Amino acid sequence: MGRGKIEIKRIENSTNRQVTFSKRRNGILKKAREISVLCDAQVGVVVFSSAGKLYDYCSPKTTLSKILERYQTNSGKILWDEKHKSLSAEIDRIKKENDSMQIELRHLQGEDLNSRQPKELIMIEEALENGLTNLRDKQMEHWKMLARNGKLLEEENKLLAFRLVTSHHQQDVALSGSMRGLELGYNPDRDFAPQMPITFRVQPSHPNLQQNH
Amino acid sequence: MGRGKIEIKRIENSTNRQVTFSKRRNGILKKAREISVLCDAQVGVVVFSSAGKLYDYCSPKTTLSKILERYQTNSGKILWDEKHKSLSAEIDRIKKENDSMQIELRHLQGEDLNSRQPKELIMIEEALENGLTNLRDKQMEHWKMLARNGKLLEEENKLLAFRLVTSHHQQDVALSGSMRGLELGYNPDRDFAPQMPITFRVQPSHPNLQQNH
DNA sequence: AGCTATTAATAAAA
DNA sequence: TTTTTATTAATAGCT
Repeated sequence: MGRGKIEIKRIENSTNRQVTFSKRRNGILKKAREISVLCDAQVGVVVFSSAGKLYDYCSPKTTLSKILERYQTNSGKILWDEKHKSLSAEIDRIKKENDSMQIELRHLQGEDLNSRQPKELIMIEEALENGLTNLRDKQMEHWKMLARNGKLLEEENKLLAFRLVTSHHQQDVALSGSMRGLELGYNPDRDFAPQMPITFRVQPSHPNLQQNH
Repeated sequence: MGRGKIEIKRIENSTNRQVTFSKRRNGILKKAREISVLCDAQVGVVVFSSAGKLYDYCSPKTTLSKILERYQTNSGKILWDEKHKSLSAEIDRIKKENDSMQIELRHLQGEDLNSRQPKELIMIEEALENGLTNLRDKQMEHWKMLARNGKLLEEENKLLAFRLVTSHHQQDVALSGSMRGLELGYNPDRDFAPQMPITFRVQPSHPNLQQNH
């Protein structure tokens, strides 16, 4: 269709190539428009010239997005761009992090341990004991601070109320544990001991740690 | 181009529409192929028939993915809005989950506790103690099982080796802790006690729980 | 960017 | 569907 037949191979003359591109590009976009109207088809066309200029067509009543989404469901091919790949990769990474934390937490709760090695159990136990040590140190600091501010009575009331509300749990264990250092004189700084609320002056009672029951 | 001129509007006769679709679809894909070869252009075409069947073309030496990525950079239009949003939302969700687990883990390590309420500290302490209880129960089960299988000597050797390798940590605390129940006769089932490795018959030594140092 | 001779696409029919 | 063929549409080479 032209003054002469042409071979379908790259047009070497840059001007001719540019002109032909322009004409044929219009042709394709027109054909796309026509088939979507005539045949009720959904068509998406994207064309880049060799110079990098962009032309596109998309059927009315839809969007390239929708067409491409349909393309993916239909063909099984994934068209995601780099951004999506990186988002997906990030999701995978975070999920893995998540899973391992989940496992760690469950281990620290003493669960899912059946397939663990004795060495691992020991390390978990150590972690728990360290945690308790650190926690109790923090609690001590807290009480010391409160004692200095003369606020122990207030706190005691709050905690008494809390114990009533949550009496279905063994709060006594926790409380006694938190204060065990005091009872045993662990902390050399005892100037606040006389102000220690009676609430916490209970007997240590963890069955695994003490034998008095 | 045909036996008669046609208007560009939907072909009502379904058979004709189907035939025309088939011919024009071939035409478009051929044109796409031709322009990409002749003019060195990058072309992507996606066509859905009204029946939902998919046909597509993509220039050689590239992929639809790449073309569409280029389309987005070039046009500024986002083709993956919906997926993009849902992926981002999922990332946010998982990150939050992640953060709260991170916090929980740090709490169980006795860290980041300065801004916590006394009640929270107590609940954390309780969680740690429960974890220890559960863990030690599991360990007891493990030892009992080993004792029944007469494998204690083997295990003891492994753990001795482990203690040597990791001697920079206070494994003694953990080991002693793990076996404290036995020492104190916590578990009434003692039929395995004679086989308990000497490795674990050490003195309880947690500084916060005992005052003998 | 227009023109037009010529080829290519395709509508209708088989 | 695909093929045939008459006809229209697209476009290559020129301006």
